[in-house]
Amino acid sequence: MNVMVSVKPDTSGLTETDGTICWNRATRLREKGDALQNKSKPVKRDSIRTQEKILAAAQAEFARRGYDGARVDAIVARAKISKNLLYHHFRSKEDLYIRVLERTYETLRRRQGDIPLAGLDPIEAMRRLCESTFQVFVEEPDVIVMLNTENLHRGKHISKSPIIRALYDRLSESLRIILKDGEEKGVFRKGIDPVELYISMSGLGYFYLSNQHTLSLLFNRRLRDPENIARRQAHIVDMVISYLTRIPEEGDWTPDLVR
Amino acid sequence: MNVMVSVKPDTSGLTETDGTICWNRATRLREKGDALQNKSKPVKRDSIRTQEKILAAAQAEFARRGYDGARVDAIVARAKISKNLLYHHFRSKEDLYIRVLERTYETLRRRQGDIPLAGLDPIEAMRRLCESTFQVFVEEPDVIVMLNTENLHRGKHISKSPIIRALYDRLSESLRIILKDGEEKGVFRKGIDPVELYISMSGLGYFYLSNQHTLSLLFNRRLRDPENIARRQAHIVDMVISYLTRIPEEGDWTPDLVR
DNA sequence: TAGATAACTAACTAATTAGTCCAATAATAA
DNA sequence: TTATTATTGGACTAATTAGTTAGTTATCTA
Repeated sequence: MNVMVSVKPDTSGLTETDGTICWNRATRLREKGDALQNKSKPVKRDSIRTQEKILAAAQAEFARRGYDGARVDAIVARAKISKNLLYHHFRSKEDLYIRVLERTYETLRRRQGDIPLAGLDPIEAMRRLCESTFQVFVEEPDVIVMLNTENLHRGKHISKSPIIRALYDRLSESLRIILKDGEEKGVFRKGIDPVELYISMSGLGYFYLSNQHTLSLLFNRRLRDPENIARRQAHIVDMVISYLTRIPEEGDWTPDLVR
Repeated sequence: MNVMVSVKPDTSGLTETDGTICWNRATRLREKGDALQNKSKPVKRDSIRTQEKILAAAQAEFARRGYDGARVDAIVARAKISKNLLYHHFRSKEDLYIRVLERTYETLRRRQGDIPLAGLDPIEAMRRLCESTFQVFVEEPDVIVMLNTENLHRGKHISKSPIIRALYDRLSESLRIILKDGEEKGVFRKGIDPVELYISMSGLGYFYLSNQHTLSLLFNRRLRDPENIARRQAHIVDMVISYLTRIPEEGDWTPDLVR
């Protein structure tokens, strides 16, 4: 006869974010009561806004703990809605995760596609492309964890989604134009593989940020500090432009494609 | 001695609430003992080998699914031992994870520290360092997932461990020597930050591999294929050497440290 | 060689977690 | 007005999971 009576509400996942945990039930009920009495605050129904609230909460949770570490109850608490409502709008945790992942790629596409580069000389254009690629990762840290999580799961979810391809199409177009322009003007070397270049441009900043915690410990340097972020950005530009403007000669050190 | 001998964990007839419960354990185990005696199958006991078996199984599981996705039962199954034996040797899942993480850093240290570079000219030495840095990630893919997992948890575990610092000490020594040598011989530019350089050298390969699933989809290119791995390695060397050998001049494009 | 100790097993427990059922209320659109 | 949809709440379940208990056997040492 040991019937479990657990009255304690689960606040795990919320405790560290901010101090507004105690908001939940009591406050909500009180507000509901007030609304009934005063009619001053009619509870608006807006399924789209609610879904956005849920998606934002889910993104925060998935980006914080990864797919397996994320808790549906924590998402519900973050969004300040009832659990049923979440399942009213989304089929499952996995469904919700996929929606967040698609959102992530949309963010990436939007931010990487909106770079005005027309009319710039090739070096300046490439500099801007490098800087903005890095800035996207700096300003949207959730993107990195979402991509890491998806790669941990070996691209299982994203392979079903058509969104992903559109991302590269726009970016590769920019890249191709700049490379061709630079090549024709004789400032860039020939035969650059745009895929390798894109991966390098991204990887130089991505690794710095995605591994910032272990690297900060290893080097005893606070990699997130603004001056270090700025230094990193300059370094990335330096490296990429050095690569592009280096024109290998016969008998040079340049490695063979396959050794 | 005519009691049924069931080797599989049977659910039949055991949970019944009548008097036949006491059938089970003693009898079964006694019979097992008899069988062992008769067939003279001595089960060898070797705690160190067992612990290594557990650690190897745990590494495989953690590297496959991350900390939160990993299941203790799966580790037990991989190691082909009983669950309690795991807890006999390790305090908890987290304890086991930390041990695996330390092992990961030991692997990294061993492999990155054992590169013979003495007597080489600076460019050749740096080329070898780049190649071997990349090769470590190629050949030890578990390392990448372990580092990603640890960064997802914001370096919580590794910050307690002293192993990590020793890793960089040896590597940074190699790096410093080569850079100084190259600078004196006039083949490398001056004022290179070894930390930035190390992060770049690693990041160029790390991102390529850690995000290989999403990138492979994005570019429709099988990044794990040997020819692509070789191409990537050449590209990394090319980029790093281009950076090192580029000597910026006055009024050059080189970006300011802080813009 | 006795018996202590450490290596080992099967079965169990307590807690957690994704997801559901049922019953209700309130806003909104037809 | 009526039907629909958004929303809450609470209790519930079925499965899973980290960790434990109670027991057995090999090995080492006094």
